[in-house]
Amino acid sequence: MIDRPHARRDAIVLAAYARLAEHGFEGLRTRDVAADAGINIATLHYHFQTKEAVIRAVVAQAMRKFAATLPRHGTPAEQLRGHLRALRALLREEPALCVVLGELALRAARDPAIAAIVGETDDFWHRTLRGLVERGVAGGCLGPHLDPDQVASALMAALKGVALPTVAVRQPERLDQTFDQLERWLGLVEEEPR
Amino acid sequence: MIDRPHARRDAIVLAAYARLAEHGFEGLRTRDVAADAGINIATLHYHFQTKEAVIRAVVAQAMRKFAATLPRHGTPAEQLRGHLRALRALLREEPALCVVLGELALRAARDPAIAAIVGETDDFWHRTLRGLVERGVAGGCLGPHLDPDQVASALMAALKGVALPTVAVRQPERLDQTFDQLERWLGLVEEEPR
Amino acid sequence: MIDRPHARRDAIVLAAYARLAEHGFEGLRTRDVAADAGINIATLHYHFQTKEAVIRAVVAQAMRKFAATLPRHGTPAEQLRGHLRALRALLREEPALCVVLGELALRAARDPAIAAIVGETDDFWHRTLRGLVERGVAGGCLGPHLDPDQVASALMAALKGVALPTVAVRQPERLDQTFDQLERWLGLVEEEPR
Amino acid sequence: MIDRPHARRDAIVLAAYARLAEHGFEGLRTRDVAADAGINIATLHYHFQTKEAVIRAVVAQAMRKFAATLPRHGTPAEQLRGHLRALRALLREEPALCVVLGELALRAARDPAIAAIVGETDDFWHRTLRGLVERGVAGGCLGPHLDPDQVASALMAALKGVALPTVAVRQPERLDQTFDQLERWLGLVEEEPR
DNA sequence: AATGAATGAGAGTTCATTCAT
DNA sequence: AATGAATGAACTCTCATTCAT
Repeated sequence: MIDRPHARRDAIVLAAYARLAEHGFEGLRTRDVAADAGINIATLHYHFQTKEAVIRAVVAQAMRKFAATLPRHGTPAEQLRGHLRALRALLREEPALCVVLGELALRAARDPAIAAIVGETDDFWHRTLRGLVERGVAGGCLGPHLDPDQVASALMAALKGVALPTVAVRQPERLDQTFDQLERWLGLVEEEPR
Repeated sequence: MIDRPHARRDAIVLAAYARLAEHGFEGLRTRDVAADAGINIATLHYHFQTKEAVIRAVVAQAMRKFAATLPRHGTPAEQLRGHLRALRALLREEPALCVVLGELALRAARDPAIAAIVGETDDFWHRTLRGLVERGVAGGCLGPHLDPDQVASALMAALKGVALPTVAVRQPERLDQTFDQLERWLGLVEEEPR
Repeated sequence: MIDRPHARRDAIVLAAYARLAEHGFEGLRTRDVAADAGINIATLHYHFQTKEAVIRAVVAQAMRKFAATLPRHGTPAEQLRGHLRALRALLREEPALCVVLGELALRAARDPAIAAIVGETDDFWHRTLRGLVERGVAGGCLGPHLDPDQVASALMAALKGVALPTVAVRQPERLDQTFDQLERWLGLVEEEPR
Repeated sequence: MIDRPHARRDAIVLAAYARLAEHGFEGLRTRDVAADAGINIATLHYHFQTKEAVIRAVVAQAMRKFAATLPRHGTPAEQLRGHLRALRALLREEPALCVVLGELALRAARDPAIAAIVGETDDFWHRTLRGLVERGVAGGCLGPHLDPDQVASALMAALKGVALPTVAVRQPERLDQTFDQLERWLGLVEEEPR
């Protein structure tokens, strides 16, 4: 890796992300993060003033990864389908993200700084989904009778729930079952007679 | 309070439950629990050998509260509806439970002892829901075309997701939206033309 | 065991003696002593006001066991021989006493109360040995050229040293070698040409 | 004090050695050691991971001090005499060592790690003494009729016994009497008519 | 005579943070 | 830009002792 200006910072954030995924906030130690990043604990504090600062950087990183699953073009149905598929793949390929997002969801309840960041992403996600459903229903590519707000909320709930490590990491078959059922409920797959 | 045999133990568990809800495992301190219970830290260790033992008692308590929402009689549709209503009420009235269940879901990923307890409840929940859907479809009181396994998984995911404190505690309107949408998807409400 | 007035006290002292032998003062816990004696910790404190009081009783017990090896009649040589044989047998049969005496010797350096008790027995031992050597030399049954004070001191040193658990418990062959050599040096065995 | 690389470590070991001598394992507190060394308790744990690690360093130190009394050249009689004189001087000048060695002898009975270290030194000591006696008898500079194994064992026992703090620290006159008698028994002094 | 429950003081250890170099 | 050394505060857990019953 060439020496980019922020190589050290990135290494720290990466290590903290991995540590957070493996041990949770409860077991997140700056010393371990520094060791994983191959630096001294004092060096970590040279790049980040406090542990909280490291955490904020990790949060930003996690939000970025999640946001990448939100598609930007195509018909509403295509976008919804694309989003679900990207998310399903992400959860399967990067279980660490499941843990980190779960930890953040819980910490947001106690930490306004994190609540702000997570809340913003959450709201954007909700608006996006609602918009897609609205336009999907209007355009006829989604079934009628769908209340966009309710669908967006229920969809987000299901996606958050399936991302919990108890499900995503320990019971991958339920991950698929959930995603399949969500696509069916949304009318994204042609219903075959069974 | 009259002197029941386990009054002290119960007080400790109650205090630990509240502390866990408010500060997470990350901020759970035996001294604070003892203080909240109005006792000395040594007294806490007289009743519970270790912090882990306290936690186990809290887990049992949380599982009991959740299990109480599983209904035991009625038609499948009635049981499903009853379960959802009981859960919706519980989450609204006891936000602490949301946090505790979330913490447990995350800790289960790292702590086999908790994973075992949580996993057992989880499996029982899944079997129960799947059974209800099966019988509901067979009896005609639920729409056809429902794969019991998929529905159970998706339903559980949505319920877990909606219980996350970011949703249940901070956005109660989405809690209702989600529950309404779930009832609609399950065909538990008569679809009115809109 | 019939209910003698001090049965409980004796059981406590016995348990404390065994615990002291096995774990030293460092690992002597009143709770364990009480448990071994089959009673509650509070009951122990009913019979002995403090831990120190228990220890004093153990010390007395140990001193009594040691003093029983000092013979009371016979010629000086017989008494010396008898003392050495009794002590050799005691150390071999009751390794616990080795540890307890060693612990007391060390604690005496810090604890005046124990120093007083141990010192008294020590001085009595020294006077006894010195007297035996004096009379033995005078009576001709011990070799001449022996300074009673020096012999008594050297003899006690050797006996204390051989009683240390590192020797008595872990290297029983050196115990015999030492006792044999001491008898030879004192002229208590006929020197055979070798 | 100039800043040698291990100055802090040495200061800690020194303080622990002194504390152990004064209060025994029973009263050895890391906080006191740190205070005596003029550092924070956390600093102690920066240099030594655990209390046990500090103890190991103290043991090594004590063994080194003792081993320095074993002479390396001269006739067997000279070496024996030299060893006894060096030991006599050491015990008189450094009473702390008496206590520490006594504590170690007792702890060895319970702690395999210490037993290994102490046992090794002990065996080396025994082999050395036995060799000296063997060669002394063969060369005629020690009296005949001496069984090297027995003499070595008895000598070690006497030296250990005389080093016990009850003797060495509280009754220095008996220390001299013992050493004088040992030299006489070994035939290291010319027997004068008395 | 005996005990379950309680406690103050203190044990070893850990952690985020700081500072001189 | 980096680090070895240091620290205050806090952690879980232990222990001899007490007290109401």
